[in-house]
Amino acid sequence: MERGVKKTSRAERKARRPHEILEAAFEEFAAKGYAATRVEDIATRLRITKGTVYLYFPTKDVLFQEMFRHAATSSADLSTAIGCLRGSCAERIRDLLLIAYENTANDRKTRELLRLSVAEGARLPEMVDCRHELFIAPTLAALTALVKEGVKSGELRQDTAADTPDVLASSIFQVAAWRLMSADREPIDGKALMESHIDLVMHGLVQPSGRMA
Amino acid sequence: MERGVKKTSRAERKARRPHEILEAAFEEFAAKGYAATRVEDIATRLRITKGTVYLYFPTKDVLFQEMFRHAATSSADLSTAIGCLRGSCAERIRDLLLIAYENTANDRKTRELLRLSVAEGARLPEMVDCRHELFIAPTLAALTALVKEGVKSGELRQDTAADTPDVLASSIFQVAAWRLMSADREPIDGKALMESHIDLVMHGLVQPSGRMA
Amino acid sequence: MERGVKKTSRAERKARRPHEILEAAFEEFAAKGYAATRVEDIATRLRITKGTVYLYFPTKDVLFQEMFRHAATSSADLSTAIGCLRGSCAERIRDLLLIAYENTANDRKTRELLRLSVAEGARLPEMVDCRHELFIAPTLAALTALVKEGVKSGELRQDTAADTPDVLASSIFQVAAWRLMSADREPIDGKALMESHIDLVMHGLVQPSGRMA
Amino acid sequence: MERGVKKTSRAERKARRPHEILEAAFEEFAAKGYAATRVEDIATRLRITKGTVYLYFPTKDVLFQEMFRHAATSSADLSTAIGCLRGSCAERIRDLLLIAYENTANDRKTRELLRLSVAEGARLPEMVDCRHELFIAPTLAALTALVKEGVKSGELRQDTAADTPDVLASSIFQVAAWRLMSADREPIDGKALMESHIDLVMHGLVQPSGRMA
DNA sequence: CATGAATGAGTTTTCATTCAT
DNA sequence: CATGAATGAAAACTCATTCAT
Repeated sequence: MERGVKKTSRAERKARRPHEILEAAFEEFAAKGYAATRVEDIATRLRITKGTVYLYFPTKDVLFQEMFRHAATSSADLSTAIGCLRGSCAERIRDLLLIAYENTANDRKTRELLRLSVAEGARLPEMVDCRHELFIAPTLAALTALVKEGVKSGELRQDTAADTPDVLASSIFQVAAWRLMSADREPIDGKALMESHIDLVMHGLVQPSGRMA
Repeated sequence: MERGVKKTSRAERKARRPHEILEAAFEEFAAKGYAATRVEDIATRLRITKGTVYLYFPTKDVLFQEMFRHAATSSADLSTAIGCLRGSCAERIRDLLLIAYENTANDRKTRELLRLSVAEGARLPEMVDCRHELFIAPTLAALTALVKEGVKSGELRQDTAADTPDVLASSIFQVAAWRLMSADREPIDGKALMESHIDLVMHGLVQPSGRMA
Repeated sequence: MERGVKKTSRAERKARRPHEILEAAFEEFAAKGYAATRVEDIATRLRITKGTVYLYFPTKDVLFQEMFRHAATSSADLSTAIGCLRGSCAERIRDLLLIAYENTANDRKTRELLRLSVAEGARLPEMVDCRHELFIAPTLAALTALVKEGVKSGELRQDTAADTPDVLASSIFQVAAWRLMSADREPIDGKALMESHIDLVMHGLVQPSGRMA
Repeated sequence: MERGVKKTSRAERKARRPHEILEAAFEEFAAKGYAATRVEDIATRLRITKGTVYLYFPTKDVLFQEMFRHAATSSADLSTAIGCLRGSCAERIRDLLLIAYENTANDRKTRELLRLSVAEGARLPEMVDCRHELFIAPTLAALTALVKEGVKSGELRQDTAADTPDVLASSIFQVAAWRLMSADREPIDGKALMESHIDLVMHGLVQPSGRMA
């Protein structure tokens, strides 16, 4: 009962509660969706009771929205990673796509946010916007900048694709969608698929000799 | 009682009911998800009462599953289209991708089935398998065959991408995901994006001269 | 299609309908009770539809009551049997009790009416009165007359029992109650029990020698 | 907030709730039968709401079964009474039958359990078995033992009735059945009828002198 | 007459939310 | 702070009854 014994004092516990609840809410909402999740399920996961959840969040709806925001911001460390890219444009694009892949399709948390965005998107547009601002927009901006730079320097082709560089990221969605639907029943090698995709968009499928002729 | 007045006789009405209900169920379930949709909403959409819905489907759950199967099969006419492809391998791949795009990302019905697969997929694996068999599998099979043929004839590069031809279809998912999330608030030109993607994967982003050196 | 071929003409069928429905209603109500029986169950038993039942009976409630009355009157042929009794008073009492047993505890129909009287009796007092008039009252009247006659002639003891001759019939209820509850899972030899009971009430359990002393 | 005002604290209330609900359920189910009783009726009787009932019992069906078990066990104090019998065999049999009468036919609770057993017996065989074990079996066992003892000591006749001593208890069922059906509209003097019955089975209806000849 | 599609009032059950302890 | 008993509004599902054919 001395102070040193309890690693988590009451005060600490209290301070952590909202965070814990948001984490538990994430798990439950992601697994069952908004409507099918009961506030009590979330509480039970933390071995507390419904009432306690309502001490920190006024309604289920607010809890859901804060959970989403919390989950989204807590895993959004793309920008720092983007700043560290080095090498040729092609190399940096490649690395950027791999980073985006790791953060979007390969990270369970971000992937489940995508699921929620798709499932409840019509109900809560802010959710989608939130995801967009934090994940999509920075990645696209970086991609656009990189392609532009590469075209300017002559490293990359000046082509229709240069205008919509987001297509470069398409396979990320493919892997994410696959994982969300198959629920790990048929796992795919996402990284290998990403590498294939990058190789493909970099060098094309058609024989270059054909183009030379 | 004159002939012209009542176009729909009792028998006709009855014959159409299951179909009507499945259509209405599709709209409601797609818009709000399984749990948040009330059977009464589906009924009201048809100006009938809950009871009538239960005359044709024993439970909400069965209604959902039959709705999914119905919606999936009613829009699956890919295989016939696939059989009509003509031209070089590259051309046929291009056309195939555009067809798949039209059927998956651009068709509201199929797109909403994707949403349901993502949203309720964990709950109902058969749904996902159903979608896979009807949409994904045939497309991938056709793509694989085309790439193999192209590589053999020398038209296409023998490369890593040839082993996982499904990456060719990745942008379809991207467009679909985008549309599902933005709910038409920020429409994108899917066809243009598809064209860009096809152009990209066909000819590559990197300057061919660079590869020659 | 000739007249002779159809054994049951349409008219005959029609005339029999109410009777058939009442019989079917008896089976269903007896098996499940009033509230748990659906009008459709009754119709299905006759391979007709609900609507047809309502053609003959305005409500479920009326159907129930008429079913009860019909079932009760159709099996009430006690009085004729009572008139045929012959022999000494003791013999006639014995035979009367055996007849009453056959008609009340051993006859499925009458037994089920007892079940309904007990189950729904509070709801429908007329039912009970109906049963009483048709079964109980005549039997008791006959019993009373027989006991009175026997006492007068000196064949039977003048005792308290002579005042409430209905106790003579008590084991009928016992067998009936047993059968209603055990639902044939533990059949009992009702006739043997009745014989025992009759023997008992006739000659007593206590050693007569004890009384002589 | 003074002590005297709130006799029932929250904890007390909660501890009593299951018991209260079972009692209320007994009243409602006994009065209207399983199917015709609404969970809300049970709640209203306690001035609480449906929801509260479901806090303690998961379904109406479970509530019914637990109610039955509760009511059956709460009124089963036969065995102690049976142990206190004194006097000659005939006296003890007499007293035993009167006790059984008090507990079965004359006790409203037990009588209503008989009604439920008859009414819903086909649906729930365990109910009947439960009643049998708690009421019928011990009484019959005691009766059998007493008759056997009496026959051995010569106090009682060795006769057919000695083999099926349950007929001794038959009038209990008669009184119970009568009360269940007449619903107190035509009250009978159960005790007098029991006394008559006991007298009858003890000494017989037929003149003993007749037997001596 | 007979049908069975349709209705709508009712019943069981669930769950977000409140609040006394 | 935390609890969990209680509520009440809602949702799934049922069924007696009606009525157009």
